[in-house]
Amino acid sequence: MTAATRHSNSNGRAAAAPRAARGSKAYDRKLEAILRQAAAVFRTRGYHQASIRDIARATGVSLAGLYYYFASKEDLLYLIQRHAFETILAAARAGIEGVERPEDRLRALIRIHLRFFLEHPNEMKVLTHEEEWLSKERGREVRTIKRAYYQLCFEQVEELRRARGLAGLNTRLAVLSLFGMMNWIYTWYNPKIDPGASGCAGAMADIFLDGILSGAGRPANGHSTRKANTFERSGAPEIRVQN
Amino acid sequence: MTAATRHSNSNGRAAAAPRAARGSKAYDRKLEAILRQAAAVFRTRGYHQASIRDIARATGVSLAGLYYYFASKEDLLYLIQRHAFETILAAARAGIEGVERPEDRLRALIRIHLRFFLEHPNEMKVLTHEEEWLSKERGREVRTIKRAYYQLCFEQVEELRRARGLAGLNTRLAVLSLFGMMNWIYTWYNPKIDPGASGCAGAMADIFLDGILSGAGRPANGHSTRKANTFERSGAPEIRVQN
DNA sequence: AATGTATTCGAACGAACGTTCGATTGGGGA
DNA sequence: TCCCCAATCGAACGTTCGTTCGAATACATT
Repeated sequence: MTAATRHSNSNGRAAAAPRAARGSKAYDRKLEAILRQAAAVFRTRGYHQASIRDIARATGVSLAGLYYYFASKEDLLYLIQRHAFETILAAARAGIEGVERPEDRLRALIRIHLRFFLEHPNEMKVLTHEEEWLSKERGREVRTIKRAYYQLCFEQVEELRRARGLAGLNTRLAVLSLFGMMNWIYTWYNPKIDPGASGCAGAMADIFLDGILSGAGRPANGHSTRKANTFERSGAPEIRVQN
Repeated sequence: MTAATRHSNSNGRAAAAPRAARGSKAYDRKLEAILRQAAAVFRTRGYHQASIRDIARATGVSLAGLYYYFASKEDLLYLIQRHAFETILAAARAGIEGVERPEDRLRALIRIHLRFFLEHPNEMKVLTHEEEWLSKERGREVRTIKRAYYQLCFEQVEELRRARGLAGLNTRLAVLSLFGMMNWIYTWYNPKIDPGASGCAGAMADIFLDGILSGAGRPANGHSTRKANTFERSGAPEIRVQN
């Protein structure tokens, strides 16, 4: 048992729950500011490498003072992730409301996702890069929101698949590929040379939608045999490490 | 200056370069085994969270004994990354040699990439997830190999773009989207329910190739206006954090 | 058997970490 | 003005970290 995980339930604080629900407006505003700054620190230094002292420096709050706003470093990560996921999920749901065609709903989801990514790069990097460090219960809670978000996207693609009779489409694989396209953007996006969020969203939506829609009549194994594939060797050798 | 970065050039070791080039076959074999095990530890615990003591436990080598094979923790990360990148770059170059059509070369690159990913998940997660922790010079060296790998892929897409007259295609964005699709796989791949490397590669290649090839005659801003986009609002408001 | 070099290790060092504790401040209601 | 409680902080604790050092062992060549 490390010093970090040791819990003293006999401390003098009233109602010994870690991080009591303190209600004031000023409290909420300051907590949000701390979450924002902490996300920036986590983004550049990484969750584990970043120290609470770094966050104290970034926020101007003293080391001990921070613990008035969150119970532990892990709690801080949890608050950032939950906050960001809830926000983007709500934005996504609002964004497809009243949009008729599944194709347009998908385009909307892509645009919202990328816009959120480029407007909140700190939170999104933390979301995609520091998934695995929450405790069992906290991890489950965050994953539940994430799953709902994934599901929202999945439904649109599945609807499209049914409507267009795309028998050979693996919807799960397609959706996860789409998320890959979008989420990877934090590794390369450069505002000086790349289009804005709408431009990127349009380009990715074109690739993805044309990619899955032109596959009608493709065999169910999910990969093209329409063209002679002169490269294909049936039993390609394992890629050897070294040399 | 931390204990970790302190360098004693007055130690008793001959030829005080950190990690001298020790030549024996047994040395090389053991170093490779250490790199393999260390990649596994880094994958599950993360580079910063993983301790040299974890790696000592995983390899069976004592804590101090490990430093006979690498000069520092960062050196260890560097060796893993360089080794993995050089291997996959060589495999990619070999894999497209003699393949005529750029489309087939791209399919080959995708298949090789995914196969390497699924056969060496530890190394690939370290490669994609722990990019930023190398020193300036080491980071530059690894990025040089990565750049060559990216360039190899870029050239195929660019060639395809020229051959098919895809005026509206943003090659950089397309290639980086493709890498996103492929590299994201480590976050979701489940061998129990997902197709093997060839199946995934075929599906992704279909999405990507059909996606960019069906864009012929599209306007140069890179996103579709062929269909009435009933969703598009020109000045959509910023996504607000919280409610 | 003797020698020299390659390899391995136990033990320790100093720094940095997350967290806690007791004390102090500050501002709004009595 | 006094009081209460929310908010804040300096200082410290115990642990873990990366790294080093000197000694011990293994091994190939004489």
